[in-house]
Amino acid sequence: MAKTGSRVTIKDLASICNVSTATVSRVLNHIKGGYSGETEARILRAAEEMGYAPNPMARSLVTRKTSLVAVLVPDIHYYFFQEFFAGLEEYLNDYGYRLLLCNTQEDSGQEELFIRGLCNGLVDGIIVSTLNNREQNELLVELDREHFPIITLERYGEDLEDLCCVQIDNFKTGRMAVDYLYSQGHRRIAFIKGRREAKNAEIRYQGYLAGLKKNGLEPDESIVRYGDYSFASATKAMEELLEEGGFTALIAANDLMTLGACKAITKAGRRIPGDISVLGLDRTILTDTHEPSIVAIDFCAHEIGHTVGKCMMAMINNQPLEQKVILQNPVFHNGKSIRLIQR
Amino acid sequence: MAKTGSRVTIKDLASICNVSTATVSRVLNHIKGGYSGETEARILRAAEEMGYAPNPMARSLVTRKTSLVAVLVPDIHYYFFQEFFAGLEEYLNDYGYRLLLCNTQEDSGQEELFIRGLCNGLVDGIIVSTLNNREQNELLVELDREHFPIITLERYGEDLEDLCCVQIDNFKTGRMAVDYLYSQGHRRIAFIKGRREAKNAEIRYQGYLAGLKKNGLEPDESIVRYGDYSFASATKAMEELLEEGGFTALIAANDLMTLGACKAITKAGRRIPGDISVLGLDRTILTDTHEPSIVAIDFCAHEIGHTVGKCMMAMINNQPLEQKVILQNPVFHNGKSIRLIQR
DNA sequence: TCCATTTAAGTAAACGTTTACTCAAAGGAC
DNA sequence: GTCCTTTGAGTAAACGTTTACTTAAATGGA
Repeated sequence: MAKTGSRVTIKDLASICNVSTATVSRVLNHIKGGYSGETEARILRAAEEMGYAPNPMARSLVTRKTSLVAVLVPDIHYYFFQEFFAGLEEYLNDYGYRLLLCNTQEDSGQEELFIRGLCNGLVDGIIVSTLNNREQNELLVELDREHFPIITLERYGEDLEDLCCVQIDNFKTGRMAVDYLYSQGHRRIAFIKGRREAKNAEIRYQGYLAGLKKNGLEPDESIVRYGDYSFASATKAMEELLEEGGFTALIAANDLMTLGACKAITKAGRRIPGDISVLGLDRTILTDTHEPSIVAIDFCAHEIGHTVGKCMMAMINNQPLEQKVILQNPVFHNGKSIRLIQR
Repeated sequence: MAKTGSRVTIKDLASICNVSTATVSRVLNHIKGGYSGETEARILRAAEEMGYAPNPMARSLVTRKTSLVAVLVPDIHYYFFQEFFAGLEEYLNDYGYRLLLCNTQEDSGQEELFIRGLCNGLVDGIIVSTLNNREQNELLVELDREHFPIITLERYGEDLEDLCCVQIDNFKTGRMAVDYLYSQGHRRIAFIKGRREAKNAEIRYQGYLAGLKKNGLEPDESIVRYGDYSFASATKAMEELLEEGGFTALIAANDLMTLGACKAITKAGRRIPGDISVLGLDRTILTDTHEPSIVAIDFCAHEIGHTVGKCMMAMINNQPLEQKVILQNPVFHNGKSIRLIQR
């Protein structure tokens, strides 16, 4: 039976098989030529029998590749990331890559520490999905210039010019939401925005405004509120809106806020969708399992994970990154990757 | 400004400071003695100026420590893991450790591959939180015997004897659930179990039975159903139960099933908790945000993460593992770590 | 002053791989 | 038979650290 935590090295194999470590290495790495079929079989058999497993550190030291990719997230609790991780990990695993999880807890200092600690040989690439931060952008751009693979997810800013930025089409999302509700007969559509500092939240709102305009509706600030992406903030916002009145539908900028708003609506004795139609941006399991069922626009976190993984592997392998151009503009377009989920 | 993706090594520092690499290493690692204060300052300043960062691979190669811990989960989508990861990562980070995320997708073959690939130098320890699997247990025990740090979460089996097993007090959880509902006046309490193969699900059920007995209630198989921890399975189970009737309260074995059951109840026009009281085992954000609000027992995933992290650090540092004894029996006891959450 | 101890280093091996380079033997073309 | 090419290896350096061992100078005690 093969040993596990074994200390058997390439040298052991070499001496047992009466060959040099170079030959063993060539055989084990399936490098063409440099050994006969007989030698190959002998080495392979010995490796199998002794339960040889290469030491990743030693290998990495010379190849300068670690088969590790780090992903930085501001708060692991967002359900979006769960699906994102699944997709990302799935993709990377197919290439023998492993995922390093870094939860920065929205702490920008922590974040920079993470990045500096990781970029120096521990990982082959870093995926950054955190709040914007001017100073940090500099660091990212600098690393990118040194050809260290960096991919940002949902970051916005002119100073990120040369970076590979994977972005959700927040604008279209907001517009689609209005389109959908308009098509259902709604003419007065309230909106709960995301946090003030979040660029993507702002873009979703711009999409909403564009949607109104496109459908000939007048924007009305009195039925728009800020939230902070949290459940409670949306409940509060919705309570205010209900007092204000004058709308038949609501768009909430993320999943938690969608549920928070629903709570306020139900508490107020109004029915969904009878009295008020609710449409959530960002479909997750939270919106999936909600009763009454609600319509949500899917950002396809799992697919985004795949896409990011694909870009990362391309960058690591110095392959031309076709996606780059597309990704700098919003990645996910209508029919293909944004879908309306209605249960 | 400090360089980032830099290639500056300890040798560079040594030659610039006119010292040997040994001295640089000693200074940088704050090893007592072996250099003067002046030399120390000179080296530290040079390191700072040149933006030196140690190469983790080179270091790991000689120290045989990587500051990496892997965690294997069957399905990353369980919300429990999100809080667990947060707690675990938080704890490990304080010790300079990073978390490697391995989603095995319930594939036992995948799992073994992961473990074998990781244990040979990539990580300093592995946390296994996956379904039971006899053959795999052997591998785990073998690694443990070789003093490779292994911790299992929610695994059960006599063949795991010497392993460090962190377990939830599933039995007590089930019993407490009944106690609570009994105290609210319920005398007929239905139960939706977890998947047949899951040992912990069975234990929760045993706890439920014990709770009934303790309170002088007769168990009744007709108001017990199997689910598979999924939303849909509980909806289906609940539909059956509602047809059956004869109960005023329900316990569901996890968060998703709690919500699934609620859906069926609401759909059937019954009110929660007016007509049927629902108590969920495993409080997560899913149960937190549910309308109407439901009672749930908190497994304290975040704290479990901390505990597991603590055990792991102890094992890695060869410290006496006091927790071990406690952990082999259920870890989390009543007042301290299991709490009733009612919003 | 002499010896023992402490201080402040340096030397070099080791960790386990990969890989550029070398080299001898064999094979093939003529 | 000679020369060139291919095959099947081996040698040794390199990757960037850590660390056991050595060493020379300084310090201190008597």
